[in-house]
Amino acid sequence: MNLKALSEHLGLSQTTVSRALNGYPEVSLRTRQRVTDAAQNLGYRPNHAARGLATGKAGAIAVVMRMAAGQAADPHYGEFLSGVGEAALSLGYDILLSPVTRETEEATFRRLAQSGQVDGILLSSPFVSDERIKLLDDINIPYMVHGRDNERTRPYPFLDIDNKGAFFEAARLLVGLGHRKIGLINGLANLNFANDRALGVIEALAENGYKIDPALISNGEMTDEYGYRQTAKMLDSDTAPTAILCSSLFIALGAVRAIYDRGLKIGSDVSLLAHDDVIPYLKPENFRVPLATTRSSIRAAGLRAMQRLVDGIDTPSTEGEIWPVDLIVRESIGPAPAN
Amino acid sequence: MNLKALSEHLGLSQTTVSRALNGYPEVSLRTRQRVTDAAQNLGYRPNHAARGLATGKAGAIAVVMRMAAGQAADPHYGEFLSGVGEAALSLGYDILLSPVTRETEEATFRRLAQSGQVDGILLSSPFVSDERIKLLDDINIPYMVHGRDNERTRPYPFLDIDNKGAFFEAARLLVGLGHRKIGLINGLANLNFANDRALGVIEALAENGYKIDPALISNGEMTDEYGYRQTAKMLDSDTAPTAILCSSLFIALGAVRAIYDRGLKIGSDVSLLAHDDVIPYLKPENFRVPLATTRSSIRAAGLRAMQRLVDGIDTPSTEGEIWPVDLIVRESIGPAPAN
DNA sequence: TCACTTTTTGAAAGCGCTTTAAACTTTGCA
DNA sequence: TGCAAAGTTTAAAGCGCTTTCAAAAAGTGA
Repeated sequence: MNLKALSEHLGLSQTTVSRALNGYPEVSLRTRQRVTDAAQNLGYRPNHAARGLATGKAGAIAVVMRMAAGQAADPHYGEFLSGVGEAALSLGYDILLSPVTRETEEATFRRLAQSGQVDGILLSSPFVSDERIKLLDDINIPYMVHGRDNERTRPYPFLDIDNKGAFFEAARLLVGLGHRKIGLINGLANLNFANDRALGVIEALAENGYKIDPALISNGEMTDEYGYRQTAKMLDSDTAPTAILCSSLFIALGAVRAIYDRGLKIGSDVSLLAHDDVIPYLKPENFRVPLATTRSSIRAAGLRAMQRLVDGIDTPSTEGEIWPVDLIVRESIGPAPAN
Repeated sequence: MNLKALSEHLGLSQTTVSRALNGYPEVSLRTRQRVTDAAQNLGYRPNHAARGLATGKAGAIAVVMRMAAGQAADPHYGEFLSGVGEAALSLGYDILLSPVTRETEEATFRRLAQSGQVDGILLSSPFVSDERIKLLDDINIPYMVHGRDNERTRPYPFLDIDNKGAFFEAARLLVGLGHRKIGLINGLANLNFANDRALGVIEALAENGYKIDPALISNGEMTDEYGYRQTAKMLDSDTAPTAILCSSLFIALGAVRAIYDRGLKIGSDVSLLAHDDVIPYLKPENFRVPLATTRSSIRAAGLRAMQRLVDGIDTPSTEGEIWPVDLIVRESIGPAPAN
């Protein structure tokens, strides 16, 4: 059942039928009704490719998914996608999930843009000095970055949370509680958000004339296992921290274990604070000792990023939007233990 | 840069250029070389919609993502997607992630199928008596189910793990260790896999002449919080179980807390066993008391499901494929405590 | 060299939709 | 009643590709 068949069935031209279906004003009410009824009854659905060819619009946006061999799927990514999906649903857009490796990424971007398969590209969690943003500018397709790239000087559209501010506030709070040796178990070093968080911590210490011990900063994939290992290593070292900041609840999960393993108490022997992306299946308030967090919903960010991207298809923007982050104090932090 | 421009640039017909690019044999080697070089240099990429219109193929498959308002994104879903993505990458297919609500789902299926936007649909985690499988048959599009629907009698293509067998073996092991009161903290009751797992447990008990206490089976979304609540409830009841089976590591996370909260020891006071979908960021061997599991990689399943779906586009299959599940014994299980 | 086969290239139709430009109807008002 | 304006409908072109059918070029054997 295509447009031609439908219009013949109705004794109308394809033009009129098309216009009736697409809500153009120059169709009489009676005709429109007749057309929509028939379309409904006969189960007519416009061919996507044909429409795309005629309009030049795809009705879809691409979300890039990096698939390094052996690398874990980021647990936060699903939650982000879910926000993107919610926005897509209400906007009537589809999501083209493009799996890429580092090798195929550039070619994929170009293909997506120039083949007209999507109307825009959503890039998430950029690196420091991310060449992909430049690429997106070059290939001239609407895009939106979830996260940002501090090294970049030219304006570009992004949505990020205030990672630096969040970790600055968190570290400042700990310093205020007397902590001097503060550990940071962070995400991968080449990711901009991880960088920002480290800067926040460093700055909070510097503000009070302290310096962070480089041995107390670590970077890696944000898993439970990594959190355990790093915490164990830090606690067993000569310069064991009295407070630890984690970039993810999954890291905190491992950190908690390592702390208990050593017979230490969370909130008194060791203070613990983690960033919470608001993942519904893992809540900081449900930790044995409720976990203090910096909190910002990654799902909400995905939703908003998608919205802005779609809005920007017709009227491009190069605005950066930065969300403040809540600091939520719970029992997992307390005054630094006396020496 | 389109085909016409490229062919004019080369002084060849569109036909020849198209054929050269698509690897048809009737093009001389010299011409082909010339064409591919020019395409490369000029950055030509075929228009996706036009190709789709001409060939009737979309080069993409749809993965449906249910977005119930307020419902959590399933933590295992990301891992599944990642497997699908890996397969898609190597097969040269794109993934159309279609967010749907229960209300929009049927219409979306029909639209995807009849608009030719995708060549196939991947359905995951079906319900018991899932009307969507019937729908997929009706609208006549290649599809593949990850999971299965026991109520369905007509053959259909699916890939599932042996949930019933896995939980049967797990429960049988516990019974063998003297456990009589076995709890099951399961996924949502309308999901087929959850149903299968319950059947496995019931059967293992029945085999030895025991019956499961209905109060010791619970269904819900597989989160940490749910695991905690249900475990707490069970342990605090008159008929506290001596062993608990969890349908997910996230549930187990909560279960562990509830057990510790009560001053009980895992592996002696309470045995604990969970299903592990092999999520890289949360490993059962890293639990404080290493967790016994039934294990099957959901990522591998996604990969295989995608492969079979794509294979089935040209040569449809209605075969069900069932993967055995490993039972991995670790310290979290032990003999039932003496009364 | 010629007749014939094989290899290589091209013209044109067609995929199913949107949209421009033009034609046809109806309405409003003098 | 006539005529401009507004409202409604249509024919046909075009989006950029693939593919059928036909023609041209190149090769082959006598």
